[in-house]
Amino acid sequence: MFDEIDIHILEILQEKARIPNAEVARQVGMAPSAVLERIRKLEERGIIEGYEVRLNPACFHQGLSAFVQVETDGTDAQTAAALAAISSVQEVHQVVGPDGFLVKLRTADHTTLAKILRQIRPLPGVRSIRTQVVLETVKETRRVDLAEHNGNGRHS
Amino acid sequence: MFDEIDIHILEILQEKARIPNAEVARQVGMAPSAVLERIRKLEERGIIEGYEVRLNPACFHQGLSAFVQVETDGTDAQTAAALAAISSVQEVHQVVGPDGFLVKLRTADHTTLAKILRQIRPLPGVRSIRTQVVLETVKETRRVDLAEHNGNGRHS
DNA sequence: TGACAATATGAATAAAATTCGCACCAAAAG
DNA sequence: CTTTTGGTGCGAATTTTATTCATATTGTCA
Repeated sequence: MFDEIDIHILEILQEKARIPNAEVARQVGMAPSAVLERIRKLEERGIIEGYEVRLNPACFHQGLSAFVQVETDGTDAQTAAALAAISSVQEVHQVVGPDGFLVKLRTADHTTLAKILRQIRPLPGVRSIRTQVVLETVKETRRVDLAEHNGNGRHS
Repeated sequence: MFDEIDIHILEILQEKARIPNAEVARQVGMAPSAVLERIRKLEERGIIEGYEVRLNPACFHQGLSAFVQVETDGTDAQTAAALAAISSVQEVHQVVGPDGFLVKLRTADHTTLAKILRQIRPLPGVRSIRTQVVLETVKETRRVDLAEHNGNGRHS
């Protein structure tokens, strides 16, 4: 699907996605046009899904994170859609087992959190919810460990 | 901290972070140099934390997500560090209540997941763990709802 | 070996990034 | 009521990058 040069390019972009293509080319030791071509193909193949800016949540009244375990009674698709529609909801995962969904939230404070929870409880299919408020986030990344695909792959 | 133009710029970058600055300038109707200046200040102030490439996890043997509730007995800082050091671990949150940490994982398959779990259980301070395997992820975003800061702020 | 597909290169051109002097505006100071 | 000052936008000039394309190069397979 991709070779070491692709991995190298992805590692660079994973670090700083907005650096110029010419700089990437220098770092991998190839012509800019060749690197551009590779990046385009990675995008076409869906390996690169997009580029994002990482914002400081605290600057946008989003300092409080929480996880909500939502136990449902079967109406899963609708419930999921309703949960996903809430703008404070950042993630909705359907999990194996009794708790139907695991929802990740981001809000300004406890008051707003309470408001969202009052909004989730009466949703169709929701039997009960259990909330876990985050005190401190120790790690939060979305990086993929590309070293494992490189050849010098050490594992976790 | 920032005005409507900043918000507009951030909205554009949140959508497609790798588009040229000149294009951003066109969309907000300002000179490229002015937009560049604003973006730099947003970076300096820590409002913009960085730029990332979003990769397709399935392409990197990371198709399986799971959440692990880790109950600890007080040795929190060390436990957190040990959890965060595991490369499959994408997030470590210290939560309020009996379950000390909530950990988000990404692995290739059930076998690898089992391996990671066997790795977590004997960590210092870990009393018990409870794992929730993700069947399907319905929503997964990190976007900040900037509309609320814009003036036309509708809420969740 | 020869054909083919994929990919790299380097030059040429268009576009973008970056710098910087100047203008403008608003708020604080005189 | 002026003057000063800090912040910001503008546009021209320059450097750097993106993009295209014709031309090699490489590797595979029949």
